[in-house]
Amino acid sequence: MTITTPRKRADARRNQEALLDAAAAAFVSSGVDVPVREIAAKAGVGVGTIYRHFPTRADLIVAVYHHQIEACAEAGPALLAESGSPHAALGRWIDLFVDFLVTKHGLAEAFRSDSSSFETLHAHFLDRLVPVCAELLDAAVAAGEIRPGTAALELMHGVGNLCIGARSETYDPRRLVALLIAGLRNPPDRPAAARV
Amino acid sequence: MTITTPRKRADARRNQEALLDAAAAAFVSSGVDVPVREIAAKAGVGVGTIYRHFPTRADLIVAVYHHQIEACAEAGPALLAESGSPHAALGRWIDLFVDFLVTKHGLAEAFRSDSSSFETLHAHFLDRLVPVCAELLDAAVAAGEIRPGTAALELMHGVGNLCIGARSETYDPRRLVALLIAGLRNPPDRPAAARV
DNA sequence: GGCATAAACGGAACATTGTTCCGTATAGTC
DNA sequence: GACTATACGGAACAATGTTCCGTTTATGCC
Repeated sequence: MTITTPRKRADARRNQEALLDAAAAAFVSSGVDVPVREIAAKAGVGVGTIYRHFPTRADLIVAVYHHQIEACAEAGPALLAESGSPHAALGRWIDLFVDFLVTKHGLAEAFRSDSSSFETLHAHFLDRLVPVCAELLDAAVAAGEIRPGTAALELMHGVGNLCIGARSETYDPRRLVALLIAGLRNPPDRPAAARV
Repeated sequence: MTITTPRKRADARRNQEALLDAAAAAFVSSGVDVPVREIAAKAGVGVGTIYRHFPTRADLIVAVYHHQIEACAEAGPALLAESGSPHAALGRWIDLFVDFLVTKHGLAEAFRSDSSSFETLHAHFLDRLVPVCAELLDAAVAAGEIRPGTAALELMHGVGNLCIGARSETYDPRRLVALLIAGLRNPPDRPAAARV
């Protein structure tokens, strides 16, 4: 990102920073659905400025959580290397993903949304996380721990959906996610060389 | 529930009928999130009339799908009686529930919503369907087919969540729901401690 | 420093949708 | 036919996303 020819104006860069900070704070206090006006006010800019820097809400979300998404993506291979079994690594990685989703009000809802405003979010998750999930799935299949035939995208879609509505005292997605992962396991009647 | 003393005015009953018909049609063509004005226009009434008859959107949804919800509830005991095993009955009943949800655009989304407007929907599902699910779960636990510890409400919440975003060509909740149900199984030859 | 210009800004204005409210119309009754 | 409780209609208000354009300003050049 060198400072080449088309350098942005200083105020533009300053406002973009302010917007990211304001959005991060607003997301924490009011969820990722926080009204645009509120973010603009917190950042001390007009709404037009938000739309100029981040054409869709998804762009803003992706920018705010970029680091955390990267960290999650990079944790995949690490877990695979250090965990006893691919299936255990998959389970732990999914836990990371679930933690990421449930600690951000409304992110799971946004992730599943098929509204066009969230295309960027979908695309980014697809680019960074689905391949990681696929790697873990493949390893577990190769080790004979789980049955083949489940696509990474499908699994992540399901996990994302299960995380919707977390935060309500009466619903903890982690148990259900664990059931889902357990459901992947090879049935014991099938002779498989896998023994944990 | 007969038409006793406080009989409603004829035009009121007529409008309620018209609203139910219009809403049913609108739900099919535009999902249960269809704008209120659209339903009112289709029924040939003003929006005020909708709110008078159905204070919240959930009331309208419940009224429109009342028969189907009843049918689903009544199918539970029947399946339990005729199926080979409680777990099979549970699986088939969940399939019915999934079918019900995915054939109504947006119903799964509404079901999971914790917005106060949907309290009636929640309440009705809780009253009619959760006990049925609990009965099936208990029977399967008693038969030793699944592990105990999963609440009916939790399971239905999860299944409902998995059904969000169906209709998109690329996502079929049935496979994931099947995984979830499979995850409940209590493998007879594997001690519970082997779980990850 | 002063100036020209392209870049960026701000927020009014418009669009969509839910919800309320009250003046008006009318079904049922005597 | 008149009276009244009931019901109706739709204007009006509120919340929110999105666009648009007149105004401001940072930057490069003299």
